[in-house]
Amino acid sequence: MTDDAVISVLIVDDHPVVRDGLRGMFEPVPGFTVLGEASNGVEAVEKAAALDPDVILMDLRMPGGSGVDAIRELTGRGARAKVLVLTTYDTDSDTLPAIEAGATGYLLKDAPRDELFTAVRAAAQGRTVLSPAVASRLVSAVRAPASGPLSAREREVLALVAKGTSNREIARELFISEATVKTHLTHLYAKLGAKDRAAAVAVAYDRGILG
Amino acid sequence: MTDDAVISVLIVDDHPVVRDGLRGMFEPVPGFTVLGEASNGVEAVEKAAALDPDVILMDLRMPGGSGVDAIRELTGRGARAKVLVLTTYDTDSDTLPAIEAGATGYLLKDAPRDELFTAVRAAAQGRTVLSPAVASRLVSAVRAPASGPLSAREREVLALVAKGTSNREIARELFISEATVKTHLTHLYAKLGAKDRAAAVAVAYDRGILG
DNA sequence: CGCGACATCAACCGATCGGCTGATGTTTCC
DNA sequence: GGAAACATCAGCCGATCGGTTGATGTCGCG
Repeated sequence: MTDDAVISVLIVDDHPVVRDGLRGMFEPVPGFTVLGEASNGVEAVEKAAALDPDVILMDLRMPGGSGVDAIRELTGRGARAKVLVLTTYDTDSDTLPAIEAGATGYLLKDAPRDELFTAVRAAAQGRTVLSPAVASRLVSAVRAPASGPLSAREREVLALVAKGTSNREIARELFISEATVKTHLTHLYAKLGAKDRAAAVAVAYDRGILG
Repeated sequence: MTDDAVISVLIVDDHPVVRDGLRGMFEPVPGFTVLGEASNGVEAVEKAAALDPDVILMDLRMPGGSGVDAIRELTGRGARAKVLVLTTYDTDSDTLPAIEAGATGYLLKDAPRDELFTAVRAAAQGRTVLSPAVASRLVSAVRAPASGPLSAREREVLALVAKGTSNREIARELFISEATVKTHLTHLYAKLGAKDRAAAVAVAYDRGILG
């Protein structure tokens, strides 16, 4: 952005209620202008090109063009706009992908108004803003290399998980204790970046570890 | 088998303890002969061809050649032997596949000795023997066509499950109650033949519903 | 117009999971 | 000879899941 005191904003969310709420929140405040709204990722990319906003407030999960894809598209074509992800839950599994895709910040919708304003100003200047929960997740993601191949034992456990086997059954199947099974699971969750066994199975399929 | 009073048996299990236990159980009883043992599916197929037993007592989960594959192989090549699956848990997710593959019976290892003897004699005559738990699962599997395409809503829920989303989050994401999410899940578990969300994700990937 | 498939919701319950902290022993590799 | 990765185990806890039963409303097909 330039030295302009006014920061132009594009609102992207599939819920009209949320869009209205955000618009109502920013419109009356000096220093902000709402250029427009979009209800999905595809529309977001179009409007961003047409309106050239300073900051894009973006929800992630939307029907018809996910937010992460939109971010990737925008940064890919070297858009000037900074993307500030505004999501409902910190547990959202798209957190890291969104940041990897090029989001400048990541906030929860229940953040106080002032925090939102501050965040948008910070984003407009290219500074990163993260909600505490997201920040802590990031550091742990860095602390643990996250990726890395699964060990043989972990793959065994995962294969059984994919068959709907309970931890107790896996334990007996592999002649180890349930505690050990849980340890293996915790480790492979970290390695796969998965939150639970279902997500772990999905990631494993995506990466060709299973199936 | 013929009119011989003696029924020849092949024992297949990866646990030496179990093999010994079964051998010790059948050897001393008039009317049974233990022809040999195998510790995995591949070996089972080889020994079955070499020894030509009347009945094969087979565990399902084994390292190096699963029991189900072995059964499929045996029936595929028109083997004379009847396969009686002997597994530890009734919750074993391979139950139906094993029976589909051609197993003559399905028993739990904690079955009383006499029940085991009876089952082997029955299997030798080609009669089906199922443990109560397995039997009841079968009827429910028949009662519900099991298969069938997922509804659009069910696919939506499943996709979120694959991302590690909790039921509560899915509920808010889709603007429905948690109860409804659980209902959808219960339905799609039945349709996919999965026991839990992890297994459902795996089946979905296998069938190309996800990924 | 009834039947079946689908979507929605409720309340309850036991079983299971996942997180946490901390520990021990082995192997492997530099 | 120590660091690093791996495998093993324990106990505690709150959160979540899955099963069950039952109910309501909608839609389309014959």
